[in-house]
Formats: sequence, C-alpha cells, structure tokens
Amino acid sequence: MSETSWMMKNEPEPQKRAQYHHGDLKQQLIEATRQLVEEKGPDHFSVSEACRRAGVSTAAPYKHFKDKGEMLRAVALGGMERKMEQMLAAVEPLAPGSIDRIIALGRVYVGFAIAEPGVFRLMFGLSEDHDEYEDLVKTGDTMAFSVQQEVALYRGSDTVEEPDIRRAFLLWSFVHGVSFLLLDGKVTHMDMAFDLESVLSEIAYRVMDGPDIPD
Amino acid sequence: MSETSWMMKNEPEPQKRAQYHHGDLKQQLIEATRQLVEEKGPDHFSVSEACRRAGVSTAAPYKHFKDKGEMLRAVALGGMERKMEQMLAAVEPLAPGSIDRIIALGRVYVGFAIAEPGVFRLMFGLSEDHDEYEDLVKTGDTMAFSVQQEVALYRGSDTVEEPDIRRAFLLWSFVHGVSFLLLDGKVTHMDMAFDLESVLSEIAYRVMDGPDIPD
DNA sequence: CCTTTAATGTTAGACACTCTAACTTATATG
DNA sequence: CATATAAGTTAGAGTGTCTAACATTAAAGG
Repeated sequence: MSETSWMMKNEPEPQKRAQYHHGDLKQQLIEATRQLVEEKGPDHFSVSEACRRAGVSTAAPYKHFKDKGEMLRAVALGGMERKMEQMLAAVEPLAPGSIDRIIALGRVYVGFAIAEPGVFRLMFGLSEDHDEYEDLVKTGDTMAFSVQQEVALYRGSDTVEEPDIRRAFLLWSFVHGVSFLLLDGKVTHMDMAFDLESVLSEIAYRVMDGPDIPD
Repeated sequence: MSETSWMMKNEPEPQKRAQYHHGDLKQQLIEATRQLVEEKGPDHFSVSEACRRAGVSTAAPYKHFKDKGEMLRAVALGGMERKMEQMLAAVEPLAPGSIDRIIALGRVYVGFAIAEPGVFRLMFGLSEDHDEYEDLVKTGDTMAFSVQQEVALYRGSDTVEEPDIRRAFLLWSFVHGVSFLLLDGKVTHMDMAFDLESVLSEIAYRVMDGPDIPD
C-alpha cells in the first residue's frame, strides 16, 4: 500500500515540480493561502498571489475550490481543528475537575490568537458571509461543547447543566475578548506589564467560583 | 455667520444635486460607506458602489481620501465617537460610584455591536493595517481611560490605580468577547434563551467585587 | 466686476484581481 | 491500447482601485 504506481516516477518532489499535474495542488494552495493570510492579513489575501507562490496559473485553484471564499474557509477550518487539538492535548495530562484544566483551555485559546493572528482573525471574521460554512459552525459547536463539559467536570458532574452553559459562555467571552484586545494592541495602551498567566487565573477563578449562575 | 454666500444659490439641496460641486461630497461619501459597510459587511465594500450611491464618478473620492482604506477608517472613527458619546450619555444620569454605571457601560458596548455590526467589525478588524490610524488609536485610548476612571470611581477614588486598570481590562475583555460571540451567532448555539441584562450584571459583579487584583 | 487661483469635479486608461470558457495533457481504467 | 476523466493551461470578460490630464465652479484680490 506504500508505493502506488505514480510514486514510481523518477522525481516525486525534489525541489520544483516541472510536472503538469503535481498531485498535491489543493493542499499546497491551502498552505500558501494560510501563509499569506498570516503575512498580509485576511483582507489583503489574493488568489493570484497564492497561485504565484504555488507556481501555477491563476485559473488552477478553480479546479479545487468554488471561489476565493472557499479557499479562505479551508484555512479557517484548518485553524479550528488545530486549535481543537491543542486544547485537547493541553487538558489531557491534567487532573480531571481541577481548575488547571479550565486555565489550560484559556491559555490555548489566547495562545493560538497570538501565534496565528491572521488565521484567528479569519476564523471569526468569516461569519458575516452567512453562506455555506457549515463545517466551520460544526467545529465551533464541538469546541463549545468541550468547554461546557469541562465546566461540568469541575463541578464534579458528567452531564452539562444550564449553569454550566452559562459559565462556559462567560469563560469563552472572556478569553475571546482578551485575545482580540491583545491582537489589536490595546493591552499595550492599557497596561504594558500585563501578565497573561495571572489574567487567565483571574478569569477562571472569578467565573468558576462564586454562586451558581441563575437562569 | 449663518448665511455664507454659497448658501444663497437658488437650490441648495432639494432632491438631486445637478451641480458640479455639491459642497458636501466628503460627508456624503462617508455616509454611503457607512451604509454599505452595514449592508454588505466591511469586506464586501467597494469604492465604486459608494460613488454610485453618492452620484459621482469613481475618481471623485480621491480628492478627499488618500485611498479606500482612508474611507473605511473615517467610518470606523465615526463609530468610535458615536459609541463614546453613547457611553457618556448612559453614565451621566446615574449615581457616581454605583455598579449601575459599570453595567451601563457594558450595555452600550454590546448594544452598539448589535445595532451596528458592520461598523463594529470594521472598528476592530482594521487594526491589522498598522499604518496611519492614529486618531483611531487615540479615541480608543480615551475610551479605555474612561472605563478606568469609572472603575476607580466605584472604589470611591478619583485617581486611577493599578488594580483599577486591571479590572477595567477584565471588564473590557468581557464585553468585547460577548459582543463578538453575539455577532458570530455563537450564542444561539450555546444558549438560545440568554438574557443580556443578566450577563452584564454577572460580569460587573464578578469583576468589580472580590479581592483586589494583585500586581 | 473681472481675473486669477485653487478646490473639486470629470473622463480616459493602466493595472490587478476574480472567475469562466475552451483547450491541453496526464492518469486511470476497461 | 483506447478512451474517459482529472487537473492543468491560455485567453479574455467583467469589476475594482487609483492616477493623470482636463473641466468647471467657488473664493479672493485688485
């Protein structure tokens, strides 16, 4: 199953592909798009430039994507999945029900925004398009549910109740807001010496402790 | 000072301006831009369409704005100022030092995001441009300082201290996050029956009460 | 008034971008 | 081997941004 016939051709992927078909264009275009979104920001991305970077004509992408938006959506979806993985990985080694798991989730969230600001912006700026971004929504819902489960776990329960949903919403709003304010450079103006870790703790304790959130 | 000579012309602004100069193009372009940003979203705005709406040629805007970005920035700035006014107006009739003032600030913040989602998105999506958006930053700083003052006032002080800045940051993050999650329709998926007022109270109490935020 | 000057508009067009149509080449399959 | 299909190509239509050169009006000074 390892060597399929097309792999047998003399030069699979040495440096440049001088082949007509290079068998991997879709992924390469997504990667080029991701890079450009990161370099120039989601607004200044152009299909043409991605084509230049992938070394194909400007018409090539339309064999793989419906339009420009679908390319961007693919990148956004990739970002969601990456973030989701990071969240699961960060939580996994920690004691179930501990506040550290809540904090870890927030750390990943904000960390992702800092590490990949372009993709982060893209993920949350795309929603205005309203059309066919189903998988985006689905992945988003999965993430939301994970947070809710984590909150319920902290309470010592396996099932998500109404107050858990409320706390999860507050948590999410918080880290989401912090992420955006960081990206927009507002923090520099509010307080230079702001320590992210302490903010995350503040958030977690203030939301998770205290009385039940009423309906 | 009321009637300048050019006002004397027979028809100032009846319905259509058949005049070559219509004396007010800049403001009209800004208004057209604002409308389009609201209707189609900041991403799908085009200068051409704004020109069509204002009834001028596509080259006309460049006598008043350096480029497309400057038109959008003008709209964003207008939004900031409008929001600032609303915040001041909302706080003014309330008892100084009361928690209601904190809540009122948040209500305006989120309310603006709901009322003008396009402009709201624009205001916070523009920061990636890095270049000459000085007045944007200045207005933003003014707003940040207002919130800090309000927090200090709640504590009973007239001067802003370090913990006030921290609380202000948390408050801001919170309402900012709530605004974005609302715009992106995440709330619908998390909890349909979420009452904004109760969320705002939750936020205010959780941030403003409790121990001093350490440095 | 009348002339000049600057502000503010217009048309024409260069250049970039998105996307489609028609054609070409390679791959996969019977 | 023949042929259908997948995945590239070039050509070009249509839209959009922005500049340059020109046209018209308003403002200001003699």
